[in-house]
Amino acid sequence: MAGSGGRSDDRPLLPVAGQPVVERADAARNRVALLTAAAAILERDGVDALSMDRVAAEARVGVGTVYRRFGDRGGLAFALLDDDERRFQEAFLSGRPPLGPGAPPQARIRAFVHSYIDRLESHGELHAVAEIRTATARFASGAYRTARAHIVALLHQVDPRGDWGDHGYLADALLALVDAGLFLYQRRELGYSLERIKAGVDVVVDGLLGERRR
Amino acid sequence: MAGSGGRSDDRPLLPVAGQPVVERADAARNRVALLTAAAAILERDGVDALSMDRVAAEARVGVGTVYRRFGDRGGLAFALLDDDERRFQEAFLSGRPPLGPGAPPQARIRAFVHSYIDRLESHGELHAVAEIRTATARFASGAYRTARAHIVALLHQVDPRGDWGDHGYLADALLALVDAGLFLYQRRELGYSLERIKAGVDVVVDGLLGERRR
DNA sequence: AATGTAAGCGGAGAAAGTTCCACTTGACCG
DNA sequence: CGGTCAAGTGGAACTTTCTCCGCTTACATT
Repeated sequence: MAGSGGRSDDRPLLPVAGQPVVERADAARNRVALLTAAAAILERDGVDALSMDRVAAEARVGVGTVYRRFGDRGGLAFALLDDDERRFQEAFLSGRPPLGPGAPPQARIRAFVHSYIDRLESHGELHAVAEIRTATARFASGAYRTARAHIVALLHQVDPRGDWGDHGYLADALLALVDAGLFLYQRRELGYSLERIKAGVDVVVDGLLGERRR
Repeated sequence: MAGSGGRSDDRPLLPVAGQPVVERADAARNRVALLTAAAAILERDGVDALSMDRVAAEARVGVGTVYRRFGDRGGLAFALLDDDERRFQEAFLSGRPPLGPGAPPQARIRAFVHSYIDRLESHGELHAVAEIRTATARFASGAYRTARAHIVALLHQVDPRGDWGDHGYLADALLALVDAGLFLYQRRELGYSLERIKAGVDVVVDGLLGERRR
């Protein structure tokens, strides 16, 4: 069996910048059709109606194709959030302050969390679908990793020596505040207003960033 | 139709203490059989194998019976955690300090979170199953409500005027640290030790409870 | 004991998620 | 232009969750 199962082609395992893997024409067509269909179902009948079968049928495509492209239901939800996610990443990585570079790190962190909450307000249910598949789905996503790395970097700027504690853990703690399930619960079950939630996160952020209490 | 659909018996809508709804013998037998079967499957083949069909088959009972008793898969997982949950509640409501009454509220909160993490260490996957059904399942559970009320009460003891912020929100923020998904991610994906996680929550608790930083 | 009745039961089946694999097709290369 | 073949496709089939409803049975009453 030695060597019989290895990859022998020269194509890179991951896409390489400047030399992107070409997407076949039929695949591209289907990608558009699927996203269009999914968005239509979502708008017409809500998240609960967003089933893989339905999307496949509406896009006139086999279910297998849906799974090949998105992996699972969470992946589909994620893809629908992709535009929004991209814009968000751009905003916090290179946009205008206070979210983007230029503002003090504390302010950027606060702006980050506030922005995230606004996103949950508009797409909370879709976030929930994207995150709920498996217990750790949320954390495994590229979006989570990027957000976490961003927070860690900001924490490092304010607290290079790590006196405030474990930056990785702190980032997880901050991001736990913007869990889609928690948000929906606070908003719907508890009836919290957006303002109340934002005020709450501010208190937590201030507490964690070592500022004096009022 | 007037009055034709009304309840006319004298039995209370909810169980009344001291006069419990009698459980039929067959129902009791099945309850035991189901929990035994579920525990056996869990031990033998792990959480993933814990399907409703399998439990029903192993207990020699129809699926309908499983659903009648537990509601859904999350409910079954929850029932399996019930013993542990009961012991935990007893410990923080009326057990020995620092978890139970007697210790200062800050210490009780810290003990609460540490204890919770120990529970996640032994039953994290089951917690995950119990919480993951729907986005807000975790928060809708009685266990969550009880834990939250407990934290809120402790916060009220240390900070009766609410100077530290919204106690309800703070309780949610603290409980977000012991989300089963987050725990499993930190433990397995990030490889954090129990000690590291506990040290992390301590920093957060200290920050939120207005203590001076070291 | 006989009887009434609601609680409980069982399992067929609907619905959704996911896998699998034989077949088709687009892109590239000579 | 024709051959090659991995990428892509479709949809049957399997799994699992959950619902539904006609039937059974434990328990209370008489």
